[in-house]
Amino acid sequence: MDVEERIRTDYKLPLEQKTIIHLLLVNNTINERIAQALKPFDVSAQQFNVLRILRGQKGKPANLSTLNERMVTKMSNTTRLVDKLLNKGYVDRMTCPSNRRKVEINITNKGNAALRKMDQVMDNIENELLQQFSQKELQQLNFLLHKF
Amino acid sequence: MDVEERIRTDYKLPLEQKTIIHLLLVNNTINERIAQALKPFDVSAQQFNVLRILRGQKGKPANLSTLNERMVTKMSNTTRLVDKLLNKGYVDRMTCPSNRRKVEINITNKGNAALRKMDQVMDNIENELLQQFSQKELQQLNFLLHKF
DNA sequence: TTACAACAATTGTATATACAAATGTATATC
DNA sequence: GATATACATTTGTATATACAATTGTTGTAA
Repeated sequence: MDVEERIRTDYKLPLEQKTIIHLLLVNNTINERIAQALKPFDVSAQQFNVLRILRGQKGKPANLSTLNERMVTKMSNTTRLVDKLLNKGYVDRMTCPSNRRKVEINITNKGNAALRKMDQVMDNIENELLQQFSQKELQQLNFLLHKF
Repeated sequence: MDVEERIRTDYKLPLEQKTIIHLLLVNNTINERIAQALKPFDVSAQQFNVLRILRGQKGKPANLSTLNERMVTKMSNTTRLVDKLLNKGYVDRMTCPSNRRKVEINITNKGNAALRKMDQVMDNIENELLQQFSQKELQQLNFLLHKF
């Protein structure tokens, strides 16, 4: 049963409930597509997210709490997530010299190269997911999402 | 960092990317609120979802593949999810007499009673999440989500 | 009627996630 | 300078989820 059909099934629901369910379903679609597309790279959506954050740092290292703060789903397993990126050679990690409680995490050249390939795939997914939307509709959607 | 601030941080991103990230962030907010609100009832969002589907059956039993099909996140652990509802006495389960491969799952009176209490809490959350939206905006949002 | 494919659910396993407790480091107070 | 508090990360544990393999049942074709 696809999203549209399921929503139609529930047409009697109050608009509020329908909206929330609709959002959850759409999100699920997006997550599945992203996970599927990243599978060949052997990274999870969260790991991809971390790589993007690190790239955004432009060489400035990020510590764990920064990553945690900026990730989509907050959690306390950032350590283990970074472990996995480390195993793949996509990031490096060292304790911060000025404050040895902190760690400094950087994306490696290998990480950047892999990320560029992922970017292409992600671009395709975005276009695919959003192909039904005009530019004006995208702006509307952003405006509405902004109200949450 | 709240949603708004994070989106603002990324203002340079193309609208497409921003929209996807925005959706993921909003969804995360919703999921967290729901999980938090259901915690006193000791059910996960998925379990709540299943209870609602069963109620919607109006006495007609649902089998596992029906549940699986209608759940927000598709998965193969529906068996174990139903196990948990069974332990709580919220559903009962019997093998289908006409086709012994199938199981028939029903919501119990206890399940219905618990669900009614959860409904109230969920109504509050929905109102809280959507308080910034006019009725017209809700319709717009639904229309746009429908395009996915 | 037997053999085989399709179906429905369950189980096994690896990974992911949430939450709490523990570790190690820095800062403040006496 | 010893003690307590706060900070940043790591570790432990229970639960959740994804995916594949297995079990048991039914339908079908030789």
